[in-house]
Amino acid sequence: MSKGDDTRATILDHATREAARVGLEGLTIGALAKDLGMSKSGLFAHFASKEALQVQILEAATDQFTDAVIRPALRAPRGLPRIVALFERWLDYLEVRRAEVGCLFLAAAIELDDRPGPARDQLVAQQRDWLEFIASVARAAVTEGHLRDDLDPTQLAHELFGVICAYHHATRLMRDPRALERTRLAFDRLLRDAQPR
Amino acid sequence: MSKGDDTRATILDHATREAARVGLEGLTIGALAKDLGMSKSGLFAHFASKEALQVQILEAATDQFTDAVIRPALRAPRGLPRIVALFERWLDYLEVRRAEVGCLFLAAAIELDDRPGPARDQLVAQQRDWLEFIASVARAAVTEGHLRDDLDPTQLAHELFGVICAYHHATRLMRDPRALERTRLAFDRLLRDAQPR
DNA sequence: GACACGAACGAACGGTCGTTCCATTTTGTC
DNA sequence: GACAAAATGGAACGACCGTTCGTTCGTGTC
Repeated sequence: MSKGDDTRATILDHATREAARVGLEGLTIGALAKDLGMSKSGLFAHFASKEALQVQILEAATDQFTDAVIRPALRAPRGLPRIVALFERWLDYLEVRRAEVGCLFLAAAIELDDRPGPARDQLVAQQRDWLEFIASVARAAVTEGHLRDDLDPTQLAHELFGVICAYHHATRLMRDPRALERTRLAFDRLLRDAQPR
Repeated sequence: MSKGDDTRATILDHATREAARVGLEGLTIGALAKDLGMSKSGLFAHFASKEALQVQILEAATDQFTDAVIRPALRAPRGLPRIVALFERWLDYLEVRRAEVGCLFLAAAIELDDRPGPARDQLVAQQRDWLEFIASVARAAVTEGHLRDDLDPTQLAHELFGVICAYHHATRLMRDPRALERTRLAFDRLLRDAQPR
């Protein structure tokens, strides 16, 4: 890895955190450069434009999410355990960022939902992949006989997403100390309704 | 209502829409003025600062939300019907804004969750009131015998919020044509689990 | 007709934005 | 150690930011 790639990675690492805090549009090259002790132009030279920077931030965040959530979840046994693992790692992922910043993907989802362009395309692709991954894990749980065989895996993914959104809102904006507890209750109810009766 | 109050109301009406699109921070006085065919300084004169404008936008949006969702829901009979009415009006509220912009409150929730100040305070108060209103409606439904008497109304409010968040994400970012259908399924499941068995 | 008033304007302020250009320093290769 | 390439810095660009200031316009009151 050359020196350039190295600094580029350092920039993106810091930028993913900052973007989660102030948004992809709220990011400024100048502030980023100051944080990292380099010049605006020196930092900018690593990216063709701010838009390209935003896309690369989303790519870097996707890699981080994969390492922190998807890969560990895949180490859990197929079926119900893997769903639980996925949920727990997802919560961990948010928890790590809770005190400092929010979730970049949720922030970007709001920011980009009516702003067409490569950044939006990148985010939509990532979110689609993620939701489909959840659904595929649920589908496997059906095959294993852990979940109802008339379950709609996509519906479960959709609702699980809502459970996480509510958690983010409760813990980040409302500072609700019972947010985690409520989220586990919602998840339990989701799984209970999905299990064979 | 004097001329000044009239213009101020016009500005806020337009600004609430714009803020839902580009965020409270993404708003600019200049763009707002151009949209309304007036000068920057003329528009700015109605507000002490941009921060004050943001607070007043949130106040105006709260009034709109009350008129569009809370008041109509209160016209439905106590208990289960009122919960359903509340949900339907909430969906309508989002649907009206779906094609054009997103939900200002969800956008602001992400934007302000780590930016202390009067705007954040205003939003937190509004969200707390709204969640407590949902909980109180659910509590009344318990009293009426429509819902399980061991139901936690606050938990129901929390989970209903998640259902709406998932809808917003699915319809706004993902452009999922089945978003509404999935949301009704999630709501049905929420109510089913809350009813006496 | 003189006056006061709120409302809106135009110009300008200092600052920051993303971006460009070019010189300089650092790195990697023979 | 020479030399090309890559990486970074410094200065500047035009555009726009929120905000301030003094002025002008229009309206209603005495």
